[in-house]
Amino acid sequence: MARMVAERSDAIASLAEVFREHGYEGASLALIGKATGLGKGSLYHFFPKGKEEMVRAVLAEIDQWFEDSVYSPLREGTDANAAVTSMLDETTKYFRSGRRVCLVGALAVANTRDLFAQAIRGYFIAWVDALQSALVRQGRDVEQARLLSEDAVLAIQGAIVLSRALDDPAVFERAIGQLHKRLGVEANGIVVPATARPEGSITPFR
Amino acid sequence: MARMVAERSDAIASLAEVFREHGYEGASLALIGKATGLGKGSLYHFFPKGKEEMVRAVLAEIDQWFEDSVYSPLREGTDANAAVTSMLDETTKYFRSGRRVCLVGALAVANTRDLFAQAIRGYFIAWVDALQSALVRQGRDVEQARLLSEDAVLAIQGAIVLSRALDDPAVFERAIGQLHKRLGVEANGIVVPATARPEGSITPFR
DNA sequence: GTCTATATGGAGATAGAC
DNA sequence: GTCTATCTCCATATAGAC
Repeated sequence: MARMVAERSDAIASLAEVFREHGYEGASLALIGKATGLGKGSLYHFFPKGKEEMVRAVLAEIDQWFEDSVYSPLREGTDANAAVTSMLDETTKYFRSGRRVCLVGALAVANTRDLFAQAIRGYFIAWVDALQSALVRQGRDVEQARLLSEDAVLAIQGAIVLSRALDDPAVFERAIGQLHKRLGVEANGIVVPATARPEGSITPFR
Repeated sequence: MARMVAERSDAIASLAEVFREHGYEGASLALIGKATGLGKGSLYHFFPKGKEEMVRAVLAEIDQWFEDSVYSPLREGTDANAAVTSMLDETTKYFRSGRRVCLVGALAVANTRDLFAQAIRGYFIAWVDALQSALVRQGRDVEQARLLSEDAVLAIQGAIVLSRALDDPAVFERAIGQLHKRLGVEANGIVVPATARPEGSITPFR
């Protein structure tokens, strides 16, 4: 195994991928060593507290990425619709249409939940809050924006689960399509008037 | 450890709970023994192939429960709206408003996905198909029913993830409330006219 | 059918040479 | 910083007495 990383930060991306693919318990030090190209010696040099510290470092990096690429534009973008569209696009790329697991979501469901409770909670609260802020700037009232934000974030998590279960990325992409409508934006960024939204066009009951 | 179970089937419910709470890898034989009141000897007597066989037995039982309590009513209920409402109610009780994990969903995200791929896939396909059938009998067209069904099942999975992440069952319950609207039924079973659905009542953009 | 004892492997983590 | 060797523990699984 040739030397390829000599800095702690260089290992984070590989670590993230191993934990996503194998989960916290499933990611053994052997696996981690293979993925990062680091021996146990180096691993414990960089992360003295072992796996727990590695996951914390990964979660911090994930948080930073979402802050820069998603939350911040949602909160501060001058064009709220563009920010929402961008969130949907970035999310699709990031999760690779459901082929890639959300580590935070996975940890939330696993038995390790308590260990990382704060980070997990922070991640989702920041997401929902930021989205809500964009929806309010779209002109929605606060309560409706809250409901919609929660609903959108949860739909993305569910889309990952279902698309993996069915092994079909199209499931994820359809879910994102639904969110475009529900959040009042189209894939190209054009706003859909509320009166014309297809979701309301169900056939009447008999 | 006093004798309390003497039949394989008596252990399944306890097994299901351990796997839900600790995941496949996290559920050690020691934990399983405690939960079921069975020693390793008995465990391997009932499940010669070990944990994998235990999970398969649990998945079969889960499938049976959903078939009887959810899928079958959705497919064959004379009142489609009542069946949909019942699904939402039963689901809320079953997952304890998100306090209880969906084992199938958890397995779909975990690294053990491939091992149980068939069962995972079957569970979700049956759910989406059954719900679609009820929505078609509500009078919706097939395509729209398909989209909505997929969306509803995925929302339930996402609601579990998010409500656990925020440690707040109200998140799950609000998601179910949204589904009542989206699926055209109210909590009490009364149909909401499409023209009056609050989801369409967002304020216009500026 | 249930128990205890045991085999065997791999886990996380540490020590100390280089 | 990185390596190898090693410690200790607990995992799954098996064997055989009762």
